[in-house]
This record gives sequence, structure tokens and C-alpha cells, in this order.
Amino acid sequence: MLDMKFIRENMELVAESMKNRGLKSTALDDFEELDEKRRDILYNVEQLRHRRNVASDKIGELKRAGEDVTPMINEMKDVSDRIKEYEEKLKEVEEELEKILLGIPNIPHESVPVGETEDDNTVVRKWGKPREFDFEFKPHWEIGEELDILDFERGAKVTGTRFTFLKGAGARLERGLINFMLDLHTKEHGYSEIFPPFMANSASMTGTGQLPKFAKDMFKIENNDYYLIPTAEVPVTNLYQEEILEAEQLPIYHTAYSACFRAEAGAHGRDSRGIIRQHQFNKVEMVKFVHPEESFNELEKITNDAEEVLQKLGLPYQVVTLCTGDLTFSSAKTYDLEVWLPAYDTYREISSCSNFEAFQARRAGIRYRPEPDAGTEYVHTLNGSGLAIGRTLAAILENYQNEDGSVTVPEVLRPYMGIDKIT
RNA sequence: GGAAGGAUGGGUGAGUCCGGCUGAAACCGCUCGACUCGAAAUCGAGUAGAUACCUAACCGUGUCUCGAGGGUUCGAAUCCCUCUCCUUCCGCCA
Repeated sequence: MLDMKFIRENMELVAESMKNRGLKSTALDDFEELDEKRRDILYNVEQLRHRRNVASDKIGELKRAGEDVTPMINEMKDVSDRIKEYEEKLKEVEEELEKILLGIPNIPHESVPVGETEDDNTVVRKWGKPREFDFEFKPHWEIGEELDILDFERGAKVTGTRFTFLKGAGARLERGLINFMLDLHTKEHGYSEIFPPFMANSASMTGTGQLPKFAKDMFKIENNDYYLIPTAEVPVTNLYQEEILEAEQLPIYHTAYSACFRAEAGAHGRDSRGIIRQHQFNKVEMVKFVHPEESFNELEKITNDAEEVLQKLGLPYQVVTLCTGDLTFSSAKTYDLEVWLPAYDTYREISSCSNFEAFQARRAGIRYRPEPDAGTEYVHTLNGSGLAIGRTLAAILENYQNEDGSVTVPEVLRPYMGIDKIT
């Protein structure tokens, strides 16, 4: 959510940023009108309330002195009625305004390229060279099925499409990857580990920006105000919801493993084979709470932290800056890490690192006190996947496959796996 | 699932029966100042958030907020209703 005052004072900028994202900015006209209306009503109602407060004090005083206050009370009845009328109008306007506000996306940072689709994303850097195969290589789902470590059919039988069983060395690889990533981030990158709930309520979902706009992308629990989390970002960012942090607590770095649940509405037919797009997948997430001046430095750092996972695993990747049209709703700037997948003959997203600036903090009420006696300010929040486990596993199967159908275990995972080859 | 108790500022906690003089005592913490070579101790002062208006800004003024929402009332932390969460006991359960 953007600051109302900021929108009021920067109408053109907000309108332009929405245009760059490929959105209509008609909501802004409504905003302007409602905002003015709200402040007008507010002025009137506050005047009346002031009158009422003064009179109420007076009535109390007179009553204690034993005087007759009936005429005054009768007069104030009328004032109270008028206040009630104004309050109802105010509530209407504020609800309308809130709706508009929650629908306005974050403003892309000036360094974000203007563009419409993912084709307009710019490649920042590449690491590693895609492997040249001297044999017929296979996609990960074939490798996985032949090694009997991925079971798609039974996943579909037991639950449904886009659910998969990992078995034997596959299950161990999944678990090894989780542990490897958590160990790396906690021991070498200074993150403290969180194990969050896998469900969160609608206030939290609104805090990080999933609600109200993206309800259909999530799984909702029946008879409860709970949603299955689409990412650990939700519970971890909301850890400090409605809290005021002390300046010296910042920056806070958290890393968390969680299962992630996504309805994948509108993705019918896309990536239907393999484990690239599942309704449930595992992910190790990194979340940061930082001083506003530091957030863009921190974005570079969090991206590097995610990159190091790929480097240690020896997986070729590229870093792209998402253009304005591809940028997610809450983000001011996002780097995607894309890993090389031979069977797809392209780089595919495996991590997304974003700076949300104060956008989430404002929604979630996460503030800090810059100086001991100063007023509060919103922190900046960031997050990055470090990494999506399923896609990492797919990348390992494809990039480390051997001609005989076996898969070599990357060096750094051997302590976690206890074997150096999956056969 | 059953029974009881509770939710007040950064923390502890009074106020709630008997509505107005309480945006909130007291203590702790924190900040600043005094004292000190420095520190501790002591003493003094300050110390909630949001928002509207004013201002270049500081300041100032008003309004709202005592778990959330609604009601009664001229007036609600205080009375009534609904909901949420927490604690304890019983039952059940990994």
C-alpha cells in the first residue's frame, strides 16, 4: 500500500507507474475525489466532536455542582445525531478509499526497465556454462521415473494433478537440499532460522499483498479465516506485524523452510509435465527487515545470497531484472534467478528477490524508531527465494544426469545424501 | 469438546462493582541533564500511536485509539451484545 499523502502529492508519478505496469489508472481519479470528500467530512465531524467533548465536560462539572443540565443535554442530543450522520458517511468513504488504496501497486524503482512482458526483462549477468551433452539427455520427469524417485501417477491418484511423491534418494535429495540451503544461510550469510506456520489468516495475507487482489491463487481453509501459505514470506514478514522495532534491531535477516501451496489459477496446461509447477512445493525463503536507506543495497546482497546456492551446486544461471510489466504487485524492484534446464533448452525461474520498500510494512504496520525519542517510520522489507527446492531438484536431475541414467550428486550435497550417485 | 478467569502505554500493573475531574496512577525500562576523573548509586526532566489542519520546517491545535466490532448515553477503559485471542483445570489427541 502506498501512503495516501504520497499519492495525493505525486499523482502524475503514480499514474505513470501504473501505466508502465500495463494498468489503467482510472482508480486514481476516484481516489482524488474520495480523498477530498473524506477530508471535508473529517473536518466537519471533528468540529462537532470537539463541541460535544467540551459540552460533556461542562455537563459533568455542572452536575457535580448540583445544577440543572437538562436544556444542555437536549441540545447535545441534536449534535450527537449529526455526528452519527457524518460518521456513517465517513465510514462509507473510507471503505471505498481503502479498497482503491489496496489495489494500487507499488511504484517501480527508477532503475527498473520499462516494458510489457517477460521478453522485456534485462539480463544482468550469467554464471556458468550450459553443459554440452554427448549423449541424448532426458527431461527430469523421465530421469525421475526411471530411477523411481519421482512418482507422478500415484501423486495424481492420492491427491490430484500437480502433486507428486518423492521416493528414496529423491526424498533424501529434497531434504538434503533444504538442509544445505538453511545451513548456508544461517552459518555463512547471517540469517536466523524460523520454522513458521503453514497457514496464515487474512490479515497477514493482506499485509504481504496476497489479498485482496490474489485470493484465487491461494488455497483457503473451509470454516476458518486461514489460507495455506503460498510462500514463507507471508508468515515470516508478518512476524513483526503491528510492531515497533528499535533501530538497533535492524537489519533483521530470517530464513525459513516451508511448504508452499499455490492454486496455479490460470496456469492450465502450462508446465503440466514434471515438477516445475506443482500445487505444493518446498522452498527455503530469506526475509529481511532493513533501514529504508539500505534497502537497495540489501537487495543486491540477498540476490547474491541466493546466487551462491546455485554456484555451490554448480548450476548455470542468469540474473534478470524484471521490467515494469512483469514486476509483481508489491515489489519496487525484483531480480529473478533463472537456472539452466537442458530439457527446456532455456533458463527457468528458480528464485525471485524483491525489495518491497515500505509497501508491505505499511500494510502490515511494521515500523521502527530511528532515534530513541523520535517518531516511528516504516521499515523496508525484502525477500528472496533461496531457493525453490523442487525446481532445484529438477535442475540437478537434468544437469547432472549421466548416459547410463544415473545422476551424480553435486559435491556439496554428498554429506547430506551419504552417496555420490543416484542409481 | 466442557468449566473458569483474563486482554489497559516499551514492560509490570491500578482504574471497571458506583459512567464525567483518567489518554490513563505507581513501578520498571529508555532518553536527556545534574553530580563524578569516569562509572555505579542518587536527584531532576522527558517518554504511546494514528490522523486532520497549520508550518518551509520545528512548534502548535483538534479528533480518534484501553483485544476487535456493534449498542445504550449529552458523555464509555468503566454498562449491554457479538466475535477473536490468551491462561488454568477436565476430556480427547500426534
